Amino acid sequence: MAKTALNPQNLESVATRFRILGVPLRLQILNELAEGERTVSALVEATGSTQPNVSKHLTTLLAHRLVKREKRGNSAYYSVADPAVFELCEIVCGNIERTLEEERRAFGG
Amino acid sequence: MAKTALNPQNLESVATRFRILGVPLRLQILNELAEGERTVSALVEATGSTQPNVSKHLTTLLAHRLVKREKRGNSAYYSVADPAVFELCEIVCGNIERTLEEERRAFGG
DNA sequence: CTACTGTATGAGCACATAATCATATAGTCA
DNA sequence: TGACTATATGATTATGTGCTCATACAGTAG
Repeated sequence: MAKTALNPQNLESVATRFRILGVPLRLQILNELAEGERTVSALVEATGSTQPNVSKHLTTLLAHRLVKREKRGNSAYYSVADPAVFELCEIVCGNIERTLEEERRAFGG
Repeated sequence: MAKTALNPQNLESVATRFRILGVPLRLQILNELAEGERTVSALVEATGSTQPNVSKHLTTLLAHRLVKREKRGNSAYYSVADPAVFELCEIVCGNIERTLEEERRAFGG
């Protein structure tokens, strides 16, 4: 399963997914959406970024199906499409933790 | 746990990890290393890329502790440092699968 | 209609980086 | 020593993209 997970056809798709997640602001947006659906303006305030910037990242996330959009009234409500992204983040965090731990051991911290 | 996984200090580190994995050739290299340790030349042949290019990506992967290096004789043997990366790939693949499935449903494929 | 709010989008800039080429370094063997 | 193999690295180019600004579009209220 793991061996065939990265066949050539998937390589590009998988890499693209990772690249989408490789932008701090996008992670911040997803992290905020983890609490529930949010409007663009709410995300602008939460992240401290600009409206066009947040909107563009949301467009990217939407295009790659990482979030869903629902227009109600004058606002656009975004929410996480597949909660599996948070598993990814947790694994990466654990990964980083182990790396730091290793460094502490190596340098006798 | 998941909520605090992406605190500001971690945001950049996590994003960086994802960015490292966001390059097809690097995924290809890691996928090859999943079978066991490999020399640079072996990876060059397996991936079809050039020696300097593979070497540089290995340097990047090494700098971020995703692989380990061991010099023996004239060669450098690389291996995966943290197998957790393959969990990531599997989750992403599952993610993509679900997305495709959804599209099939949506378009009545 | 106008005025206002919320969101999306096109143009331009700035920066990061993947790929290539040439070359340097390191190890082995004669 | 010199010749050969294996790997790493510096310079350069090319491309992608995150950010900002201005502006367009959409919805609501008066």
